[in-house]
Amino acid sequence: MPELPEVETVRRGLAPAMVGACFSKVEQRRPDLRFPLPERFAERLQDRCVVALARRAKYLLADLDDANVLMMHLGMSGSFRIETRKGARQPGEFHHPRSEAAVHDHVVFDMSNGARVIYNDPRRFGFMLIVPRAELDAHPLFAGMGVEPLGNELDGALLARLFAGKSAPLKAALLDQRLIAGLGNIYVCEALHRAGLSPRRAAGTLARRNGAPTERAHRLADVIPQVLREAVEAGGSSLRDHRQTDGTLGYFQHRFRVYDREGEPCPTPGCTGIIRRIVQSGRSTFFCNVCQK
DNA sequence: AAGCGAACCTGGCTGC
DNA sequence: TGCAGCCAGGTTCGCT
Repeated sequence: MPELPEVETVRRGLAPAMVGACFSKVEQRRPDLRFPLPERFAERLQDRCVVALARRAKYLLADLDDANVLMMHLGMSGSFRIETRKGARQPGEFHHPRSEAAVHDHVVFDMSNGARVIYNDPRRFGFMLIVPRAELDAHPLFAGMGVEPLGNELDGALLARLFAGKSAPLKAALLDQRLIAGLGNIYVCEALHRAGLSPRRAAGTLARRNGAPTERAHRLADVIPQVLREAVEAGGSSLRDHRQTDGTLGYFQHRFRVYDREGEPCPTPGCTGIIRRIVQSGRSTFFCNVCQK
């Protein structure tokens, strides 16, 4: 489910409920998600306070006041929602349909400020770990992680270097978290369409030519942060699971140009193409084979 | 060694 | 209505 914009939306939603607050009660309702939860998970969080809530790629990182970090990944179907413990549901309050899926509420954080933060994950591809702050960068999940696509490092020259010599399709290279960390299936499709590049093109064709990064590499480096920022502003994309932490839907899905739009006319001005769906390394790719070359 | 398909797990939708 | 089959926003493993 969640790619970088959805995780960033969740981070922004959780911050007011968690940053500066402490865990007054932690309830772990099953032993494992994708991995077993850490030993003595609830006990280790009890009375700890959240100093900051950050995001790296698709990870949420809660800095704790004991020099540990609570790492959280939402997998495909993970989501957080916030409920207020004090007082009953207000008359006329928005009804959250997902509260009926409470069977998949796996972790519940009761915070010292009265907020209840609930982690729900039907498919359980998400996970939570507790890692000493000092060991975070060397952690197996973080060592070798690629560049942050909203950071300053991403430009045409870097893309040219990352993709040099790669025969894999551009689609696969962009999904490779060891190169760029945070893109997923939706935003890769959207970025490639905006850049006018075919998902089937070999990644290596964006490498340097005659000593200079290609025009294509520059175009791609320009549109990646552009599409991600627009999606964050829209609260992410809500297809099935993703909602903001207050239950409202993201709305970037209405701005998709190609994702899940098989058979529709290509939105590129003047283009006569029809959006096609193909499968690349087991995942759906949506693109226009007229204007994406 | 890189690159690809399968696996992990559940639910929702489609079509017979 | 029922049920089989396919698909899903991520990541890792194992095979070639």
